Amino acid sequence: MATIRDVARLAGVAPVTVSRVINNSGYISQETRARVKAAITELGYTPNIIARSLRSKRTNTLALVLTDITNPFFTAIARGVEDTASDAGFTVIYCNTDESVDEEAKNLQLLLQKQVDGILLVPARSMSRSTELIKEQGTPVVILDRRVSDVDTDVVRCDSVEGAYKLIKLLIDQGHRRIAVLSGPQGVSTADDRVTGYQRAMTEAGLSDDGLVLYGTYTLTSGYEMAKRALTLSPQATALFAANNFIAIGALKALSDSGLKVPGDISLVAFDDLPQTWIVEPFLTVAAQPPYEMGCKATELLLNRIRGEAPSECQEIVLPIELIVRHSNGPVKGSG
Amino acid sequence: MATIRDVARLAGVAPVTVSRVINNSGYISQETRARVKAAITELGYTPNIIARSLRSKRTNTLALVLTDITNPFFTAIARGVEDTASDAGFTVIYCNTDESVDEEAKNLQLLLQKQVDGILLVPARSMSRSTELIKEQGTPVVILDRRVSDVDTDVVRCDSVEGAYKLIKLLIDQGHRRIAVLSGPQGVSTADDRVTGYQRAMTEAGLSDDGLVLYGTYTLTSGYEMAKRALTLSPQATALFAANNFIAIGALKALSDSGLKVPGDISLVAFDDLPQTWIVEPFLTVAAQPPYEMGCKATELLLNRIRGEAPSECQEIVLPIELIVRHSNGPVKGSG
DNA sequence: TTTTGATATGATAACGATACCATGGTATCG
DNA sequence: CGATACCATGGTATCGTTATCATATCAAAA
Repeated sequence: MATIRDVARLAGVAPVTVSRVINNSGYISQETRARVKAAITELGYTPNIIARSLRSKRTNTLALVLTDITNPFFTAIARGVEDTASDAGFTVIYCNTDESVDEEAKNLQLLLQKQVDGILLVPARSMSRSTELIKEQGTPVVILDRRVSDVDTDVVRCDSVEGAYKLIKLLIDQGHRRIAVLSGPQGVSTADDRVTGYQRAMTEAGLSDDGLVLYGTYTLTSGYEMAKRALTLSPQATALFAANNFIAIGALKALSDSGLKVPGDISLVAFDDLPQTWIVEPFLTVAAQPPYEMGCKATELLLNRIRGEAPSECQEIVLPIELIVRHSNGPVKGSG
Repeated sequence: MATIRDVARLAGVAPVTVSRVINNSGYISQETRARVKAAITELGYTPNIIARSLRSKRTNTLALVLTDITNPFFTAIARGVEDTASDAGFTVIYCNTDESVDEEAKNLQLLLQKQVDGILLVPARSMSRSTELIKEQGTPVVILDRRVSDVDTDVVRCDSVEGAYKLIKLLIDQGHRRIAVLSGPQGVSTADDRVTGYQRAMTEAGLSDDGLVLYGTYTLTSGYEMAKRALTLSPQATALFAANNFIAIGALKALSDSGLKVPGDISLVAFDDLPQTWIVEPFLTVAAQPPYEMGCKATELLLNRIRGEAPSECQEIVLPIELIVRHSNGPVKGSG
């Protein structure tokens, strides 16, 4: 591999001059620039990015730390991140934490060591030292999808409280009185917020009942189990609210296994839409977040921070949630 | 940030000695090791990975170049890759090429500049200089999912010919005579192979007809269009074979828009299963590849190559395809 | 006693780029 | 005509490690 020194020698200039040509910095006469460029192509020279990073302290690399890339919600985010980053000449390292704070900490430590220029984080829990640790290092962070407590950071997310509120309102308006929530883990802001939105709607209608709130994880199996448990409630719930897409699918399986038809026997609404590419006949009524846009926006914000172009106060970008009413909910049976 | 020099000074040793402690290399007495470790923790020292890479020529980074992470088949591969890589202390950079040879070349060039230790590549086309370029640099590559012509490389894939053959055989055994293929792009090995498998089965049954082979891209819209075109064939096709998951979903939409019931009016089989997490009621008969395992296996092979532990000849690992017969196909109507 | 080899540490020189400072020429301006 | 600012280039140090070679000790082998 040719080095900058080889190019310099061939072009009859100093290495610094070659560096200036490559980086379009400082002053260079037209002829020198041409000569250097010729030498570069003749030698097939490409700069050693690692050496550059060592000196310049910039790596042109972002990190994307999320819980599970297998969840299409996060997949879409990842795609938005990569598209935006790559347009700006940045590459993206991704890591899965599987909602584990330990995994998250381990990954973040490695990423900080790798001196990524910025981090996009879907935090495993609202409370954790992770964000502080990153900030201590002076690495810019943007929190994605979830809120964290006590730390000043840029955040790009949707309004889970409002989304949940709208979904539950819809059910209440259709006559439902016993609505169970199949929630995510306590301590995860989206899960907590969706329960809050649920409770607000229920309380407004004078229907509040803590026994109707089930906590689990954002997984298929947990959704299945919670749905099964929900069916044992008494008096019976006439509608279920799944706090994310995986929980919804698990719940659907459970309902189907129990011989219940949706929405005939029971209504089901959920957070997160399934990607259009996936579903032949979408029928779930959902509060849909725009994950691709979230990824793009978060990356733009992060890049601005890295470039020092963002205003110094932290920004919280809350993207709109779309309520998509389809066929998984209906008027409650005995309500008419 | 503390450097290795600071640690050395505090521990009263030379930087090399600290390096030896960190890397568990060479000889170190127990007491020196203890003293160095103490100094490390006291200063909160973490090695500068970039400086290390510059000197050692190793980055502990892999690159995953695929067409579109949004396709769950590739998402699952990505998860397998990351799990395996991260266990070995490697991080993963990912890029999307969208089946474009230009994008692929651009990405690969950047990745080589970043001096990734190895590359996992889902090549956009069977023929391209990409693989050669990588090999010229001496960077290990493993080709994933697809074959490439003329280049000696490690490959991890499934047998598309056989998978397609089995699917078509199944249809023929059910009495279908007019079976159309909705294929991917010509020049992509999986697309070509699936057509080959199709043709082999058809020819064996004396049913070969080139008019039944439609080429498109591995996308929803292309699947939709090809299905619409397939419906205009005369005599009419009684079964369709979608060459991947996206094409299948697009085709399903097209059939539904045309008022056709599957499998009542027409049969449909496809390559690639939809992830269990996605489908409430799986009904597509498919040839299922194991993407997660493909990602793991490919990464293991790549890591072995990097460590110089793999046998020098190229390996081609062909993982088994599972034929999952469900409810999207049935006996042809007028055949009884 | 001498040789050998394992053990333990250090000095020095890279790796390949950029930051920073210095130098000299030329054009502009009051 | 000297001061000033812009242009164009170069020298040197340095980023923080590790590769390589050198040195020294000590016990076991010959």
